[in-house]
Amino acid sequence: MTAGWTEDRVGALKKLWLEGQSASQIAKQLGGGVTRNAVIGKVHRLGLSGRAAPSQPARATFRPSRPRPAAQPTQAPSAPRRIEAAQPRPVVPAAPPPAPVPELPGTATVMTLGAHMCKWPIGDPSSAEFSFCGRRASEGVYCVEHARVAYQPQVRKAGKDGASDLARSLRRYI
DNA sequence: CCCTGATTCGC
DNA sequence: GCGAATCAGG
Repeated sequence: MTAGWTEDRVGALKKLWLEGQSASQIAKQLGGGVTRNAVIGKVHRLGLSGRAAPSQPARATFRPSRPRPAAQPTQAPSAPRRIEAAQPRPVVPAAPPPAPVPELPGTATVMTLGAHMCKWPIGDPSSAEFSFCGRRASEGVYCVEHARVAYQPQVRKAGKDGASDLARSLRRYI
């Protein structure tokens, strides 16, 4: 009996994931024979793939596809797969130096970025001009404005619940 | 070899 | 929708 993803478990998953827990850690805590693969799979289905603070920078690679050993029965031209990564992810500075809080966006550097400042990247990371938004982080590690962009879950179907259960459940855990 | 997340695809 | 298998990397 694979405990399906109940509201409870999904809520816990979101919470732990956004807290920065690794997939395997979350899988252990959820118990119920859930594997890290299951967690990751669910996370992706929920559209939470892009996290602000991954445990390790385990991302920067691209796999063209998966050449399984078994022959494949072909799959037609196949739908266009997304080739680009999700939203721009900030490089976690992990450096909380007590610095004056800039008011204007894009003025926080890796040196001045505080723990509760919006970590939305501004500009080219390889450029000397690179900076972070720096405004007060409210939703996760982003300010309200950028959180909306960063945490775009899915296109919800309007019509029924006006208040989207996702947004509601997220608020309860953040 | 441990770990990380990402992706594909059979179910 | 789910998650094992697989991949790619630290």
